[in-house]
Amino acid sequence: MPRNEFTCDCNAVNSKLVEAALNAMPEDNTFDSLAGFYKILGDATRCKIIFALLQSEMCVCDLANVLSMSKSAVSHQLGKMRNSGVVRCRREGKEVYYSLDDEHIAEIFTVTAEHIKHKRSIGNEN
Amino acid sequence: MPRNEFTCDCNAVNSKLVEAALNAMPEDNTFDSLAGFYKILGDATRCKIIFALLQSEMCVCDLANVLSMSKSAVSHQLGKMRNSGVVRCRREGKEVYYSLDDEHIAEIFTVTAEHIKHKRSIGNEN
DNA sequence: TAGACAATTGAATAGTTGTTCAACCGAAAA
DNA sequence: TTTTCGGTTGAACAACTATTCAATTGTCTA
Repeated sequence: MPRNEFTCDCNAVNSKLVEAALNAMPEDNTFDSLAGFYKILGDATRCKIIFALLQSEMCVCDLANVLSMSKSAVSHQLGKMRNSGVVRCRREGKEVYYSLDDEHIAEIFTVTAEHIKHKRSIGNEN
Repeated sequence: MPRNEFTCDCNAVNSKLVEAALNAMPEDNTFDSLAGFYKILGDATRCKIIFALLQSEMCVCDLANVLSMSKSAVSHQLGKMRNSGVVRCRREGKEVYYSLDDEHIAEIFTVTAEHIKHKRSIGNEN
């Protein structure tokens, strides 16, 4: 007996639902952008950098001290964040100052932090 | 000549700023939770799952068909999302139905999608 | 009870990613 | 010009992660 017309290794249980979802799905590269953005935020080092920059613009050296990391490690991360449009930089003499590129970043970051805090306090209730 | 009192391999440029940032820094595990949450969203497959579940509850088989992936691959991802509190599931006979665990997920997800769309349209202006 | 099917799980593998190290670039000072 | 110092970059390595495959669990039905 033939399987259904879908591409998976099993029969769809609710094919109407599956078709509707398929029609609503954006293109793959939309999800790649979205996942790529979250991937940048998905690292504790980069989260710390964002938190620090939430307070004020800082040069690489300052950030390295705040994070207790080498300049090189911090610079590598800043490079990725720059390429993703999360931070912006400007040179002033020998120093390069970094800041958040977009106010949305701050909003998304703080909303999520609230969410996490909320989830945690639920987890601690029992 | 001794370096400054900080832990990095260089002199802090603005030590007042560094100290202030250090004092404001939450504990490491706060950043681990935050990064851990973003890490879950930082994968195109999981973003697609969230998008699909945004529309309606679905069983593993339906999701596999929507994503054109094996049930096993989808189930592995759902397992991680379950452990992170992003999705919830309920069994109904042979099927296991998944849905988003928390309305905040939907909010964070859609806000970010808007942000990405906005960033992109800026990028396309030139 | 045996068979069918949805779903889960562990091991294996290929691909990705974060940090280190060393070399290098750019701007300011000697 | 040469030195110094902040910052960047590429290669290498270790740690992690997503998918596949095979075996297993749980539920319904014949």
